[in-house]
Amino acid sequence: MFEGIEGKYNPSSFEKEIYSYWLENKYFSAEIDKSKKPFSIVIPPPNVTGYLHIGHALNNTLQDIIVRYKRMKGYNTTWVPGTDHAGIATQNVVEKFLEKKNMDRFQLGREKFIDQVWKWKDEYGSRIINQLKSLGCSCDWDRERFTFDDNYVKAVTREFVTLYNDGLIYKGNYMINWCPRCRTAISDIEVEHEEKKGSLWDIKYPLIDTETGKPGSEYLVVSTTRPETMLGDTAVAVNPEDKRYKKYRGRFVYLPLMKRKIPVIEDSFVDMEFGTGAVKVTPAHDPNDFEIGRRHGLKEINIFEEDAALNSNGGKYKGLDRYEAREKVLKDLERGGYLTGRRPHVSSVGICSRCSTVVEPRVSMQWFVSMKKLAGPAIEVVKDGRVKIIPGKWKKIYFDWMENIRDWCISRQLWWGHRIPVWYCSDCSEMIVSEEKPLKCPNCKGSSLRQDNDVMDTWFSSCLWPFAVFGWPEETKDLKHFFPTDTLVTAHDIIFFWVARMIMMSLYFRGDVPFREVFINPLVNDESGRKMSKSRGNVADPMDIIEKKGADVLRFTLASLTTPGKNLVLGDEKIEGVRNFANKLWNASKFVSSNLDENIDFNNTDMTQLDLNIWDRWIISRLNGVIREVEKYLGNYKFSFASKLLVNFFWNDYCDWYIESTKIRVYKKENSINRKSALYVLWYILERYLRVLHPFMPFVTEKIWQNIPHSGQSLVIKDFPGFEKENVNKKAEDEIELLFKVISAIRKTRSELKINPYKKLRVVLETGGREKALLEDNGEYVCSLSKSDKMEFGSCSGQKGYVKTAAGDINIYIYILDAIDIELEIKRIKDQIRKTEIQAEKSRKKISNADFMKKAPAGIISREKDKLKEADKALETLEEQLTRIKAIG
RNA sequence: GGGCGUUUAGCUCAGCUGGGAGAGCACCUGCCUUACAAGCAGGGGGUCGCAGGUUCAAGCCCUGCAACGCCCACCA
Repeated sequence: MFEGIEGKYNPSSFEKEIYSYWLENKYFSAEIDKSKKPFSIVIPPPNVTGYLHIGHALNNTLQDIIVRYKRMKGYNTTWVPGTDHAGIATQNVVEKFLEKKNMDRFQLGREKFIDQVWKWKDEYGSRIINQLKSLGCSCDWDRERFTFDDNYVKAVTREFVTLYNDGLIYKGNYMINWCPRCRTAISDIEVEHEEKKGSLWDIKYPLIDTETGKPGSEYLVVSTTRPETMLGDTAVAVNPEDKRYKKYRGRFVYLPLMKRKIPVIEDSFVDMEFGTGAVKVTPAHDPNDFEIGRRHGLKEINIFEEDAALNSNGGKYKGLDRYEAREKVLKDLERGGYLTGRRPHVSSVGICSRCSTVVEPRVSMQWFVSMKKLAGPAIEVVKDGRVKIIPGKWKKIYFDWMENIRDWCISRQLWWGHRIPVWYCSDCSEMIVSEEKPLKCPNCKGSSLRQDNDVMDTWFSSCLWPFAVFGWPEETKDLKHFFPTDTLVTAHDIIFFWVARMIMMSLYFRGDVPFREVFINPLVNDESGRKMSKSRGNVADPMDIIEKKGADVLRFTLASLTTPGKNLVLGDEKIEGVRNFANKLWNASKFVSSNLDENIDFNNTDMTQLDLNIWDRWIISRLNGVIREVEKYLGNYKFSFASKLLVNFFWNDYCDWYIESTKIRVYKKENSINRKSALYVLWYILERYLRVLHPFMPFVTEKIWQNIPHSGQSLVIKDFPGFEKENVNKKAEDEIELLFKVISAIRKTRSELKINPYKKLRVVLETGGREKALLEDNGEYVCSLSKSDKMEFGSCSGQKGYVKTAAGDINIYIYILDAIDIELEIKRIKDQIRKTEIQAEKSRKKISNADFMKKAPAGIISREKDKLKEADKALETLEEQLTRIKAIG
């Protein structure tokens, strides 16, 4: 299974096998271990009917990175996975399926329909779970939960009954949002608002003549965007301060079409400035009118059926759909001379977040949770930091919502969901709220009991997730050990739906926070910065990316784009870039593993017995620094910074410099301590780097790691390398930096002069002291990396055929007479002079500024002086060179 | 109507408590060098949205404006 790092990086050839290996060995399953610190995360449960979209891919990648990291750090780690029964969403999916067979749920009946949904769940419920596995998620599959498991039903029932008994759940006839397509009530936050262009119509309501009792010549004009609702009007309201209408106090108007007498009432809600200052009042179909209606004891006339067709209260319009009725009503009003005006008008209409149907406000009997009391403590724990929300900007949004929270309508007229645990006695209408199904009525002892037909909002069950998954309401060992959880990773669109409610319920039922940190992951946008959505057709399919490029590539791409607080833009080039990186990792590993000497016992080699050179000490020090930084960035959710660091270290430091430098030692086919040291460090860095990278790219790291010398069964359970003080080597880092500068200067000059890359040139360095010693020691490396023939020391100032460049204080002379284009060289020097002059001028200006010299800190001033000195010196040599090169030409 | 965010190279973005404008991609030049052309070496490119202000010094702080995006809100 683990054989061979060969050819190109081809993830599809090993990812599946590796995941199976992990599963077989149960590396993800946490047994409670009290000797270790627990670390737990609960997955935001995807809909059981769902499939993995790019948002899930991001969300779960980030969780997996955290979880894998913590597991390697030695925490007793569990990531509890599961799915949500997702009431409306799932019911809709199954209803659509039935539709295709020309059926609907009513034909099937409640029980058969629910059977059908379970069947659906059995068939498709594992889809998203398998997709999470393809992504590499290290979930604790033995703890997988479903929000409709028997145990979970107990939890939700306990929740309802407790809140009811504590007076926090009540039943009442109130205005709710009704989706005519889903045929259920939905909560306020399940309604989305969309600006729609429509019309504002003016309608004449004649006043009833007090003498004749019949419509007279006087009239009021009301404006409306929804003329059909007039059929349910029960009043016309004016502002009590409005002088224009004082005279109509106590009078009645004639409701056209319905031929009904309705009162003129006064209510300060009415805005005198808007329209005519007179408002039609439809208490059963408008939230404001509902309030007015209740204040004035108006009749609430419901004119709609459940599907928003007119009912018998709609008179002759009965049976028409609401929009057909609108047209008909307008026509009839016009014919009767009641329609006096029409203006274009933009208003925001509510649409069902599940099916995009325009919702209909409606008065109906529903169950509500009283939120104020629950919200208070939930605000506190975020204020005092017991729950940290990251990035912090979401806190404000959380507070705004929580402080203005409104009661939550939790009953749904659906069939798929947790049934409300309430029974009604058919004999005496007693209402029984109970966790267990009652056998007889406690009041009249009758046994004819009927359960409430409604089910509960899905979110009413999922807000128990962080403790229900561990077995609540039982006091299980898991619950005691793993709750509260540590981190929640989720998207901002469910802060209200889910995060806030989990905090409230957790505080209420457990007296503790559900999690200590919430990381709000970014949204995934497409290349043009637009939200990805199915309707726009701009969604990237993660499964497609996994198949074509590999899960590691998808994961790393997403992580590398995750900057807190910003949306993430996913494009093909980004994926390509990461694929290239994976390939680089593959190839470098191929190089290392194919050169490793079988006679070396890598796992038991004492580094102090080796002959480490400055390159070795440098790369060890660098890796050490990278580990520290990566851990820091993982701690504050800066995934993009961590990713960037990991790529840069590996590609630039390890591949471009370290591996290249070791080739001198590695290719010498001799059995020296020198070579052994190089091989050992090559391995040492790679092996540890793989561990650090593993949380990000679990598959390819495991694949490679298994193919190089290692100890242990799997990277999943290998320890994460820690920062080691003794490996910090500032001196080596500084010295290597100097070598880089020299090598780069030579390379640059060669490249600018278009010198053939194979042409080896003689190089003379002018320097002294420690620098000279360093360069001398590394002459072989500098020559090899800069394609120099020979490195000497001294000065060639004024000598013919040399071009001069510099690296810091070191003057570099390169003999180019037989390999050069003089014109190019002159141009190069002139460009250099121009740039340096600009720099020098900048510094000179600052230094000659008296204020600067007086007020700027000493460090800044001396740095500025140094800069000027350097620039002047550079100019001097450049000028000198220019004259010399001109002389050659 | 209220609130939030964004504006830096052709594109996507990074720039920590003010003190030398950065990366990746794209582009240009030269290289199929025995891990890698999915690569190597090198290079060009910016009025830091606009206008003021504070400061010796502003991409960063303050004020105003503009454009784009998002969220919230019961105005018929």
